Parts: sequence; structure tokens; C-alpha cells
Amino acid sequence: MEYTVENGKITVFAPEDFDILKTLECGQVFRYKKTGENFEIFTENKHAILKNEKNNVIILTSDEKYFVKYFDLCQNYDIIRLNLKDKGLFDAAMTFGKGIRILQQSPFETIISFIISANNHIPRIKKIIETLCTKLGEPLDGYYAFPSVEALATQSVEFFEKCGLGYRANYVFETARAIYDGFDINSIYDMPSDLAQKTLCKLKGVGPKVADCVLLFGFGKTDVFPVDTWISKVYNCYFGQEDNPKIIRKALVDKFDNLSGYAQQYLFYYKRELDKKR
DNA sequence: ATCCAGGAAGTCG
DNA sequence: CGACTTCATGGA
Repeated sequence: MEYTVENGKITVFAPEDFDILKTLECGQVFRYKKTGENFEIFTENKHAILKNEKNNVIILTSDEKYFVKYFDLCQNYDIIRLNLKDKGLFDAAMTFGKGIRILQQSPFETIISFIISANNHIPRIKKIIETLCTKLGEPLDGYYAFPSVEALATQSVEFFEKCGLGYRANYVFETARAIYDGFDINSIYDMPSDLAQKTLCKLKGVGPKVADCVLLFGFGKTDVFPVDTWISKVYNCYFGQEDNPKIIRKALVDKFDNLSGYAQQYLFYYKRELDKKR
């Protein structure tokens, strides 16, 4: 992918594989908003403004290096799609989702965010995360950072209940505490994905699906396949009759191997957008 | 109004 | 283990 970096500005040239809206709306990230014609995205204590200019994608940010990695600009999605086609992913999903990029997000932020996502609506997930940032995040230039481990670990369960977390209040409480007390999330980077999933599942509120989301979006592990309600639907529609998420996951990881995460995003986005329209 | 959400924990057998 | 139930909240 061709891009240039200047002071405060990344220009991605005529990217067939960088669709701002698809990348933000495909369910991997919650802290973004539309401001007029542009989009604004927040992560950790950073933010960037995204816009289309002529045929280019412009990223305005004071931390160019961070967002080159964040938007996965060095990855070639053309080659990924070719390999996915070989592995048997149908064209319609890839054509429909062309332009999606898998974001390389903060591990801690994805852990907390996807605990909140479990059995919840996306608009509500966004709202709760924003509330946490507003109340506990470091105030910056016109926005708030995502709360630090310490900021979250030193709250009471009642605090999280007041933020609208419901029964997930205790999950966030326990998990923030565990990490604050020394649960080493950085060790996850060096683990094979099956052990990494098992390790993450020790955290309260983290099960197989949330763990896979964290591994994919937070740790850049692409040999995992988060199976949620949408993937179950799409599986039964195009692959085979099965309702056990564990069996579905194994079948899909066997099929797509180290490209599972990409396949998952194309399939998730495809099915969810199609069902939305009807 | 009432249904249900990018699932996970708890409790059974 | 595996199946089955429960879980708080508020946007649609």
C-alpha cells in the first residue's frame, strides 16, 4: 500500500483496500464518530481524523507512526484475498467487504471493550465505553483517553454499575484488578493462539469468543476465529448445519488457518450488512 | 411494550 | 466434560 508521511498527516494513495466506513463499521472498534464528512477515531490516549480527498485517504494525527501500524498499512490485502479464495472463501463476501482493514488495537482496551460487548447492543457498547472514558480517562485536547489499568482497577463494582454495565460490572472490576495485580497481558504476544485463548479465558467475563476478538484485534493474531451469533448464521447459510460454536470454530480455523481472522471479518460484515437491509 | 443483543458464568447431570 | 439456565440494561 502506497502512502507518505508528513508532519501530522498520512496520505494513502488511491487505496482500493482502505474503505474508512467499512473499516470502522465492521464491528472491530467502538470509539469513533462521524464529524461532518470526516470520521474521528480514538484509541488509548491518541486520536486521528480520517477523510477522503480526491482518491486518497488522509489521516490527520500527531502520532503518524502509531497510526501507520494501527491501520495495518503495511499489509497487502490483495494477496490475503487471493489466498482466502484458494482456501474456499466465496467472492461475494470479499467483494462486499473489500476495503476492510483489521486494526491493530491496544490489548488492554480490547479486553475491556469486548467484555462489555458480550450479549449487548453495539450502540450501547459504544455508549458505555464513552462513559468510562469520560469519567476515568485522562482529559486531552477535546476528548478523553481510554482509562488506564490503574484508573479502572481502583473503582468499585458499584461505580461500574452506575456506568450501565449491568451484570458485566463485576467482570470489568475483576479483570481490571487482575491485570493491575500482575496478570501479564504482554506474555500473550509470545504464546501460540490456543494457549493464548486459554490464558485470556482466566479473566472474568472473557470466554472463547471475547478471547478470540482480543487476540485478533488487540494482539494481531490472525489464526483465531471469533464465533458469535452472526458467524453462526453465516456458517449455517454457507458451510454446514451446526449450532455448537466450538465445532463451528474448529471447522473454520481448519479451513482458513492463519488467515482465519481476515475471513471472519469478511464473513461477519457480509452477513450483518445483508441482514440489516431486510 | 417487549424483545434481544458480536456470550459468559453458574449449576446441574 | 457437555447441556441448560440465568444474567442487567436500554436501544430498537
